[in-house]
Amino acid sequence: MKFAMHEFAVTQLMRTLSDPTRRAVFERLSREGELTVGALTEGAGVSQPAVSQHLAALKIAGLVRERREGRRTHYRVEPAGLAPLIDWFAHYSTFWPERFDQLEAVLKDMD
Amino acid sequence: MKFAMHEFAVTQLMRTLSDPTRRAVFERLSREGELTVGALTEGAGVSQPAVSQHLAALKIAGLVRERREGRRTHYRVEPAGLAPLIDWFAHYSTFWPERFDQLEAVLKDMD
DNA sequence: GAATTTCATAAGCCATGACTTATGATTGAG
DNA sequence: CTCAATCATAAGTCATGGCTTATGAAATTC
Repeated sequence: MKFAMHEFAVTQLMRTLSDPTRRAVFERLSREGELTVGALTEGAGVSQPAVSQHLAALKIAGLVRERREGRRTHYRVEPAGLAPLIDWFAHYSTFWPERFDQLEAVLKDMD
Repeated sequence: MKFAMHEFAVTQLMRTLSDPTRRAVFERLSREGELTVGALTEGAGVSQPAVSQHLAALKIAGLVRERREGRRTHYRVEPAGLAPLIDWFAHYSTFWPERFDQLEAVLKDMD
């Protein structure tokens, strides 16, 4: 079924986003837009290689894209990368509709 | 901020659900309702202690509840356990509204 | 009450992953 | 051309986690 098709993707996304440091990098890219590795390293609490490794993991998971510019590499979020996780949640919404009222309210506020 | 309050919960939930075997147990409880450890062990592909350990992890994460009945333990899903993850996604919906159209459509179909 | 069923916990093994320092490759500056 | 800046990769260390088998605890059966 369609659910099984995304199984590996869901596992990979959950796993990638489960690390707090890596998720913080992802969240910062979400809030601040495109950033260089150096900018991301500041305030990350870990070394530059660690940040590069986290960015590589995020890239493999399809959550970020890179743009080389001279000797700098700019990273930005790839919103479509979250799609399998959204599908996963949507699937559960059919089981427990009441639990999604809150999210539904948020979504409707956007309209 | 409210986001930081749930940070640990999000990490724990992502981590708990990132293991395919454990997530399969959770999904099966979602589909089939309350099940005993023995029933969950069948078809899990791992030993009974492994299943018990996964259930303990799910319980700590707040994703399942147990009900002792004689020598059997029945487990069922705790839907509220997913709330921090839903909040996390709702937060991102403000950044990328277009990516939540699909989920929103699913939710509206329920009405 | 002895044996069996059902589940949880303990102990140990092994793979994975997150971090470090060291180094290389490429680009920009002086 | 030389040096500095920027990032990625390599190698190694250490902790964590998921699995196993072994065992214990509690409840039912005979």
